[in-house]
Amino acid sequence: MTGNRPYKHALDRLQGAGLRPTRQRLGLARLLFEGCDRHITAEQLHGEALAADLRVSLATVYNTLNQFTGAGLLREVVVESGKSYFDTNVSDHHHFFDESTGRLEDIPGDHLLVQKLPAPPPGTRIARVDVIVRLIADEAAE
Amino acid sequence: MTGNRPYKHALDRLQGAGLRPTRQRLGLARLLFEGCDRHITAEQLHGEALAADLRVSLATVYNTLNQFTGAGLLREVVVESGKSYFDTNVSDHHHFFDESTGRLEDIPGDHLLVQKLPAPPPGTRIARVDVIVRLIADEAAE
DNA sequence: GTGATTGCAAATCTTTTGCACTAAA
DNA sequence: TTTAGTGCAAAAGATTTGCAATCAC
Repeated sequence: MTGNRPYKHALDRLQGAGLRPTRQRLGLARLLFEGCDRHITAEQLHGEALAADLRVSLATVYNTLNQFTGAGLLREVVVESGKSYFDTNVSDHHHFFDESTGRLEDIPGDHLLVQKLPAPPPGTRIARVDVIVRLIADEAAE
Repeated sequence: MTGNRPYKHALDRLQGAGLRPTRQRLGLARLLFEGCDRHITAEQLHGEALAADLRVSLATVYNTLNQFTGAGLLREVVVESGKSYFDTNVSDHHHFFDESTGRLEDIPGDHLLVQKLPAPPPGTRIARVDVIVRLIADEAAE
């Protein structure tokens, strides 16, 4: 659990984003960007940080997630009012959201196609298209 | 501002949904379902109710919106964490969301096509597909 | 050193809840 | 009556903010 290869990786990301590499930011970056892509809430990340002996306050976790998102290192996914998920995968893709479990899962960008998109209203342009495929438990057959 | 034709309309909707037609529910239903489709927050609807001389508490507005949503009279649209919009249009359609103004606008169901939808994970089925086309102000040219 | 960052606790904001009161059937 | 619905104020979550202490450069 205590530091090795990917340390550099996290450091690079922070520096590339112009964020001063503090102990807290480095630790959180390592939790977020080591391993595979993930969807995480502030509360969850805070729990992981504490479990990994990284002393960091919940407020700092929130601030850091927002800074990372602003820097393009993370993407915020809104599926339920009153709760934010942060996605370490910032490439073009969409999501399954299981309403019964609260689980969020990626749909690769090329596995879903949005067509016939209407022109944006005057004075605006499209920033992003978010597709949420909402799932519910499949009770028995059909 | 004081009652005429669409009164019946609101009453029918409530009775059809098995909701007792109280003064507050009738008043809110009229504000919601008279006129064209709309996207509204609890806070906004409460403001409209007060402006229309309908004495109703914010708590009741929240409860009523949730009951209406449960009954299929409304649909909840989540675009920003920590704020819920309710859509009086419950037919199949999607949304533009202007991030600078917070404005939500319908995209008719047949003006946007989602294709190549992957199969839902085992044990689940698709409840709904939500597409949010996020807009930002178009600054000058290209 | 100096300004950016952090921690803490308090503040904010939206939404829900408990309970006595009121109104619909 | 009898039960569902309402209002109020308090509670509950999630997130943010103010400010003194701390850390990176």
